[in-house]
Amino acid sequence: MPARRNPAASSESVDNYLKAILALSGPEERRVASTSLAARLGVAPASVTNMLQKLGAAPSPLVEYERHHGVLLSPAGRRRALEVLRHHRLIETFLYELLDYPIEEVHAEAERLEHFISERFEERIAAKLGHPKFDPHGHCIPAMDGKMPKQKSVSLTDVEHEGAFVVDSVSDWDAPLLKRLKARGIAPGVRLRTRRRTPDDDYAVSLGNSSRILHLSPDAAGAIRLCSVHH
Amino acid sequence: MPARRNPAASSESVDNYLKAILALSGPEERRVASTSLAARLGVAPASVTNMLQKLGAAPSPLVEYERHHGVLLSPAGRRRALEVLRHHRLIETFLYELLDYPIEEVHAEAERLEHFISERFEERIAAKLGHPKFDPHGHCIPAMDGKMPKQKSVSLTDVEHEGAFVVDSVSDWDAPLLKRLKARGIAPGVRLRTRRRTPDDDYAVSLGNSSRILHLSPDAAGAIRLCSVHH
DNA sequence: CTAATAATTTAGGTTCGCCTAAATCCGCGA
DNA sequence: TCGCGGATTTAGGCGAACCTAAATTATTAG
Repeated sequence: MPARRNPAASSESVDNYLKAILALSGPEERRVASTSLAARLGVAPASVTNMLQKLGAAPSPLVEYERHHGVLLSPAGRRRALEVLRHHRLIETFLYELLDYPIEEVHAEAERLEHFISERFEERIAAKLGHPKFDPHGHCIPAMDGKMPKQKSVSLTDVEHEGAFVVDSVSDWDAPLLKRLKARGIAPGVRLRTRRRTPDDDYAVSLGNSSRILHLSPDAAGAIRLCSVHH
Repeated sequence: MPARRNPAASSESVDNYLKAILALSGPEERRVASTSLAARLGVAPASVTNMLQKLGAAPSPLVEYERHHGVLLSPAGRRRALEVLRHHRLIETFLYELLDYPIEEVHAEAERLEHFISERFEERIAAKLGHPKFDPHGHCIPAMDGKMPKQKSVSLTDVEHEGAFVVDSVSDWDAPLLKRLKARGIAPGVRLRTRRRTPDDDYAVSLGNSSRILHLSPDAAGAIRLCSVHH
C-alpha cells in the first residue's frame, strides 16, 4: 500500500501557513482571518480555507479553526512555527555574520533554507554564533524550548508626536523597501527622532544628531519598529 | 492565466533524476536504462518513463531520450547535474570543515540542501573553504564552469606504499567476498589507509581514523578500487 | 430590520510526481 | 523463425497544493 503520510505532517507549505499565522496573530494571539493569510502568503483565499480545514481536522491538529471565525495556532502548531522562526533567524544571523552576506539578501535565502535544515545544522550554527539572541534585523531569536521574550516596541506609524527612539527592527518582508531604508540610513540600532505628524500620511524623522529631515511613506513607516530612549 | 511554468524547469525531483543519470552513465556517458534509474531513485519504473518523457520533450530538453533505448543527458542537463553535484560536494565539505559534522552525517544533509542554496551561498562557502577541489570523501568537486577532472581509480593490488584513499568501488562479481568485505567495513566511500607492502601477498590497511590493521588476501585486494585523497 | 457589500466557503479543475495493473516491445534460445 | 520472459511503456488513479467561479454567510449602513 502506498504509505500515505499524516495529512498534517510538516511540509514547506504547511510551515509557511504556520509562520504566517504566528506573525499575524501578534503577541496577544488574536484569531487570524483567512483573507489576511491569503494576502500574506500570496495565494487565493479559497486555498487558505482548504489548507486550514486540513490542518484543523488532522488527528493532531496544528491549528484551531472554526468556519468564518478565523484560525489560531494549536500548541503543536505554535511549537512548529517557533521552530521554523528560530531556523529563519539563526540562518539570517549565520549568513550575515559568518558568510558576510549583504543584509538585504539574508531574508530570501533564509526563507528557503529554514524548511530543510536538520536539528544538527541548527545546533551547530547556533554554537558557532555563540547562541545569539537577536538576528541581524534586531529580531529576537526564539530559544530552543520555543520561549521568546516579548519584544515591546512600537511601530513608527503609532507614533504621533516628537520623540527620541532607537530603531529596533525593520521588517524584512519587503526586500527592496529594506534596501531603500538602509540606503537612507535606517537600520536596527540607529537613533531616530520623530517629528509631530501634521499631514496624516507623511512620516517625518531625522537620524542621529543630524537635523536633516527624512520623509517616509506609510508603507516604510509601517515596516519600522522603535524602542523609546527615555530614562 | 495561471502562470504555468516550463515543464522541464528544475525541481528537486528533476535534479535527482539528472544526478542519477550522471552517476549511472559513468565517465564514458553510456545510455542509462530506466530500470537502473528506478532502482537508484527508489521509484517505480513507470514513474521513470513518465519523467524522462517530460524531460526529453520539453522546449529545451534536459535529456536525450528514446523509447526502449535508455537516456542520456543533454548538454543543458549535464550542466545542471554538475551544478547540483558541485552544490552537494561543497556543502559536504562545508559541513565537515566548518561546522564539524561527523563524516557520516554530511551526505544526508547535503542531499537535502543541494537543491535550495543560491549562487551566492555556493560562492560564499566555496570562498570560505578556499575553493576546495575535493570533498571529505575524496570526491572531486566540479568547477563552476562544469568541468571536472576525471577521477582515475587504482586497484588496491597496484598500491605498494602508504597512502590515504577512498574506496571507490568493490567488485560485485563475487558476492560472498563483497559481503565479507562489507562486514569488515570496506565499502564504497570508506576512507582507507594503506601500509607499505612487505610480504608480497599481504595487503595491510586500516579504516577511517582507526589504527587497527586489517589484513587482506590478494583476491580481496584485487576486488577493491581506490581513489587517492587529496585533502 | 433589511439589504447591500465584504468575507468566506464550496465546487470543480489543474499540475506535479508518484503508484498499480495491463499492454507492448525486444532480444535470445530452441 | 517463433515465442518467451524481462524490460519498458501505456492507461488510469491518487494526494498535495494551488486556481477560478459560484454559492453562502457575516456585517454593516440605511
